[in-house]
Amino acid sequence: MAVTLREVARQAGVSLTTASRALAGYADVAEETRQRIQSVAAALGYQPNLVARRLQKQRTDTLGFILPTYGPRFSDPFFSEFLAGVGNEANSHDYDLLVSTHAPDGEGERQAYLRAAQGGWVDGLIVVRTRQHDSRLQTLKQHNFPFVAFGRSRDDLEYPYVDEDGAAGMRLLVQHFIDLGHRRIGFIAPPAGLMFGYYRLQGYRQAMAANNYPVQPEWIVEGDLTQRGGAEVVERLLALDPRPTAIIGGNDLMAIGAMNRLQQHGLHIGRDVAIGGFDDIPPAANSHPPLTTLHQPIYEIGRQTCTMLIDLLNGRPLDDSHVLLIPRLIVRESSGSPLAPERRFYEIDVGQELKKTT
Amino acid sequence: MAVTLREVARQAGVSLTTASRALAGYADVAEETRQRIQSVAAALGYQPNLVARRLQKQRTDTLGFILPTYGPRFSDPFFSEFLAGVGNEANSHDYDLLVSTHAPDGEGERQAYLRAAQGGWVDGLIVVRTRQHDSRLQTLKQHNFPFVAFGRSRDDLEYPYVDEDGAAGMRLLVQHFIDLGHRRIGFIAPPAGLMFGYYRLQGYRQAMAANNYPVQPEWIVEGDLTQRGGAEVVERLLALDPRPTAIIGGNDLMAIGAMNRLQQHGLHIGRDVAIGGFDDIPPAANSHPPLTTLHQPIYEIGRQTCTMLIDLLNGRPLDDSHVLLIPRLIVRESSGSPLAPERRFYEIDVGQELKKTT
DNA sequence: TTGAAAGCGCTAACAC
DNA sequence: GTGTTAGCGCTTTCAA
Repeated sequence: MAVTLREVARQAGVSLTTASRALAGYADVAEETRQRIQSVAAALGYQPNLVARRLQKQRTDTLGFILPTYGPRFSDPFFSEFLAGVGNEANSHDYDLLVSTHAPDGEGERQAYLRAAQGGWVDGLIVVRTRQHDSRLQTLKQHNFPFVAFGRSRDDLEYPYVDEDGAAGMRLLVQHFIDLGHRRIGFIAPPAGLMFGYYRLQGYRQAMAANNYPVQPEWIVEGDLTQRGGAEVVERLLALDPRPTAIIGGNDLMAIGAMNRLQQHGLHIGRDVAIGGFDDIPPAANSHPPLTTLHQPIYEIGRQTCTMLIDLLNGRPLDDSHVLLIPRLIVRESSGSPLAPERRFYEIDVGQELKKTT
Repeated sequence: MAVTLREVARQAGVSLTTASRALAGYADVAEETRQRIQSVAAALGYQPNLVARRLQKQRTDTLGFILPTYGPRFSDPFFSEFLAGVGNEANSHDYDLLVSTHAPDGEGERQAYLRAAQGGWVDGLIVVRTRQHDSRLQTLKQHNFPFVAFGRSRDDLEYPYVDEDGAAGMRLLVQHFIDLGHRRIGFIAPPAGLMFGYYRLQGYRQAMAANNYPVQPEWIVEGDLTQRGGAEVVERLLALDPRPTAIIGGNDLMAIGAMNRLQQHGLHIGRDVAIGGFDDIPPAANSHPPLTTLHQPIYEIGRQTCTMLIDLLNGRPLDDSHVLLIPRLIVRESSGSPLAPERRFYEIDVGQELKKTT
């Protein structure tokens, strides 16, 4: 059994209270007494029992984070980086981080959040990968439990969040391709229902509309966010006639998967087809060819989300409870060069033809 | 404030004790009483306060896991997958998972482990990425705190672990390249000090020695496990004359980084140079070309590590406290075809020449 | 079958 | 300055 405060007090010849206050750094303990208590504590290797302390203080100094795991082969660089950001920030404020895993959606997930909220086990929660209608947010809000989300929601709920401006980011990327002469731009959308995918898809549509370029429904396919998924669904875009001259992945992982698959079909990325992604995960810079994408400072987002939650828990007013970060466009080789004039002409022709058939 | 057991008891018109026992499912409560208590609890949305329970029970039903974070741009697919395995397994046994982050090495890290162990906040710890001389293991062992590690150590310590047989795996890969006719095989080693890197490097040396192929010291360079790192240090191998005809990354990330960089130099992977990795992370199958590598079931390892720890905590004897998993060789395109005979001849020539100059 | 009481290890009013 | 006392919310002997 670990050494308790009572034992320290006994050996130092003081009361429990005095020992407690000495170690907590209160001013009303004689310097000499404090010295003695501290040295006894050190000698005994005393470590306060956090559970007891937390029961007494009615706060756990622990943040909760429920990782949405999508099955065994779960490996999203996004989460490890986000987690590192949250974890390091929590650390530096002396908060612990309790991580649970749970499959997204379903009643079980809601229960998990409820338990976390009501069990008194964590002071606040971090919610990630918000959905259009997110029962987690509703539940927490309803129980008035403190949380900060990474991501917005379409429900009419007021809550603090950090989010990327996915639509604005995507508009940058689409415009970039349009400026290079592309007009038939395919889009591998994240699963419907995920909020970030919604905004990214919206940005794509907005940019196309702003240029008066119609979007054919079949240019938009949906992937499961994984590299494998990107590779699979890009086949459907490849099969189109005429096929898109540029393809945007709703996240980098899918973009990279798509790129690899297209290469296996003998296409030259950047010349035969331009590719863009979203996230700027580390592999994006090192893929072959390097991927044009939108940079999202995930680590920073993790930190900021965590900071907001800690501020919230400590009753500090938030400077801004709705943080929206604009992703930065990173142009790399996968966008290729501008389409050659003659080819561009051809594109436009085809575009008009398409329009007619619509 | 959340509803307490006392409140449930009051409303059900029973004592605190009875309420507690009814909800805990003890047999010595009248069925009728139990019904009443349960319905009151449900109506009030009672959730037991876990902190109080844990203080009383002197166990937290929480596992600890300290993530070694190496700075902001931390994103190792390994960890998210391992974490998912651990988390899901913990979940299914009703354990929580407390995740901390800490930079590896240094006294601070040791203290973090000590605090976790002594603070009574977690029942046991999972230690990952063991080092040749690992103060974490020593500290925990010394304080007799339950833990299971993913990885062995060179210190003379008896503790339960799950580990890959990195040497055996690497021997498979090296032999594969040797069988294809390669003789000058470069190796991008993981940072010295990390146990898994030690075994992988050892396997490389063993396989070369078993074939009586000398290893030039400059064939071995050290990378930082990242894709970027792999790309950077492969330059040193590329600069060698004669340069290696095959290059093995100490992990997939570095192998992929190296592969991309070599391609940027105009080399054709598989023909001009063969590449192999280790881990079989998801991107490996989808890289361009797909990467020959050693499959390591990280999710399973996470689960198994977690199971072992839980067994340990519950006093169940471990079937086997030293689990060693043999990675499976996955041959993909990056290994290329066998070297053509004439080229192979040339290789051997050069090898002998090298030997002479040694 | 139920309840009273003790106590897990700690903190914090409140007295002295 | 220091000690006494009363909990935090729960589980668990032990009596009734």
